[in-house]
Amino acid sequence: MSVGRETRLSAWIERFAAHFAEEGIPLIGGRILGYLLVCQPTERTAAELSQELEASSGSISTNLKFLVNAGLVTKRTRRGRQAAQYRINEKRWVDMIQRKLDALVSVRELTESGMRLMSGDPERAMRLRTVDDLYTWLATELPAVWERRPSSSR
Amino acid sequence: MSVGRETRLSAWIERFAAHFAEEGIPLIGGRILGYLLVCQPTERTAAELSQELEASSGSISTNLKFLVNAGLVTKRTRRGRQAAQYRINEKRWVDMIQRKLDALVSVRELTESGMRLMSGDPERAMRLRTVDDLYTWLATELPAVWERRPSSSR
DNA sequence: CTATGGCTTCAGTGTCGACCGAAGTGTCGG
DNA sequence: CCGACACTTCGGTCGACACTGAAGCCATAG
Repeated sequence: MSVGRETRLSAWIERFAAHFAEEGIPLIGGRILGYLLVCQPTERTAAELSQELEASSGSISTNLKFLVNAGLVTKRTRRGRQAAQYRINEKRWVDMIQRKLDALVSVRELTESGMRLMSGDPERAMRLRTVDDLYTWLATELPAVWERRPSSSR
Repeated sequence: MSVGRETRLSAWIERFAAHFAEEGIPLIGGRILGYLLVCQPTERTAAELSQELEASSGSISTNLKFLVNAGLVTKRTRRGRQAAQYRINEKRWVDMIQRKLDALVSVRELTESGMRLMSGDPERAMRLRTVDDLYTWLATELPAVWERRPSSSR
């Protein structure tokens, strides 16, 4: 008795959501992302997501708002009293990754200001200096990598 | 009336801890890291940290255990009933950053298995493919950057 | 063996955030 | 103006986790 593709996709969505949950994204938000990445057709209404993912309308609403705001999901409204359609905006995924890398590099501002507080005491600054050097290196390398990205046209 | 260096360092430690708190490191753990990066002398006992950071002995113990386990802090024991000394292990900071980058890249395993589930339906796989391509690129570029790191001898 | 001191463990407390579902808001057709 | 529908907002609940402080554990000195 083999397992259907849709069943395996459900399991995949769940793993997908679990991964992002560890990074602080609400479970339901991660499920929406995973689902919208693979569903057919590509667009869904909030009500459909609520039923498909077995989440309350409130949770769907809150998370969709968050994802639309982050740019990862696009809302398409239609004339009449029709429900809005939501679809993944996979082109913006790169922005999310950039934000993560920026957050990593931003520690450098902290280490720099710490180094300034230490000026005049090189001995004491040694430990911080090791860390500061590391972040300084990251801050010069990572943006350079980003430039080399295929179609970094935006 | 100017502010003393130690006072400003306290404020810096607090900002330092606040930054890592956003990344999921307990506030007290972040304070320990910041403090051990700049304190003079460089080594402290658990009791001293408890007093200096105004945290309970239990919290200090739990967080030191976590930090020692992560490799960021080194425990030095001494003969006699003397308290153990803790100091920052700034050389291991690079490991922490590597772990972060690895976590970022590891999403690729998810997108890959998702792509496999989609094989035979290129149309439907298009959205996931965009994301998968991005992580595949990251997975090839980031380790290469890491190799170029000054004294990546480890 | 006993007392001392230092760290660890653990039960209890408080806070925070995700989630639910019902009530509310807004919009459109009739 | 009213009814229907879709989404949003909000109070309430639940679980997770950081933190505390006291009790427990272990090693050492005497």
